[in-house]
Amino acid sequence: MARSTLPPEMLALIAHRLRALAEPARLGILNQLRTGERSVTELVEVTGLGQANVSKHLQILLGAGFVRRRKEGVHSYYRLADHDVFRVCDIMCGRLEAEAGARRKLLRSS
Amino acid sequence: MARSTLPPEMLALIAHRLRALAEPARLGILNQLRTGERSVTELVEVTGLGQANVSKHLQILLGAGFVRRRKEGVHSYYRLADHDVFRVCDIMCGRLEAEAGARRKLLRSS
DNA sequence: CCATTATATAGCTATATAGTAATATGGTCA
DNA sequence: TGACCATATTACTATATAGCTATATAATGG
Repeated sequence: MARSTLPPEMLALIAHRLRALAEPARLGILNQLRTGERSVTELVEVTGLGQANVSKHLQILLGAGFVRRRKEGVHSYYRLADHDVFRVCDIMCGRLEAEAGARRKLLRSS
Repeated sequence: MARSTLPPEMLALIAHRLRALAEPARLGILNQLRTGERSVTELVEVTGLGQANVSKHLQILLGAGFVRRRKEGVHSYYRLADHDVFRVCDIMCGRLEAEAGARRKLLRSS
């Protein structure tokens, strides 16, 4: 899986996918989906975002393949496509903890 | 390491870090640093980007903690802080391959 | 000191996009 | 059919930022 080098087109694709994740509102939506599928209205209620805004974020996440949609009558239920998102979040959280640790160490030694 | 839930402040921090990665030019710079440290001029040559542009990207990567800097005389040498970036890229590459596979499958069955 | 080179920053323009209000689309039920 | 709901889309504004040019900062050699 590990690549020695990444061609420009691949970098562009990766960047495009990451861009879909690099938004607090979208991460919040994905975080809500962690416990199961939700309708748009439910996501509006639980996130406090506007309906149009949630819908737009969901289209972006859908386009980037991070969520899947199931239509049932008048409702659209969204669910996580997989858990890659949280693997990425865990890596970032690890970074944040490392940074916090480094800061503590710096403070103690000063 | 896995979290059951992520508080809003953490989501904002994660999004901010991801944003630093979600740019083809910056991924390209990081990709170049994969084989070792490089000066700004070297990065300008190898990426084909403008000097001011490279410098700005490097400040962003430095601020987000993805690279470290070593100053020697009139030069600034940048190197990767760690390899988390490529773990993230690998996850995204895996997604891209899965998507390509799904597309192929779809085409074949149609 | 001055010229030169390397890096960083400031100011600018063009583009992308988050958020909102209004509207469109489409299903459901009386 | 027509009223009502959930969702999607459009049009707009405000903000962020990639990339550029010009300039500032800083080290080094003459």
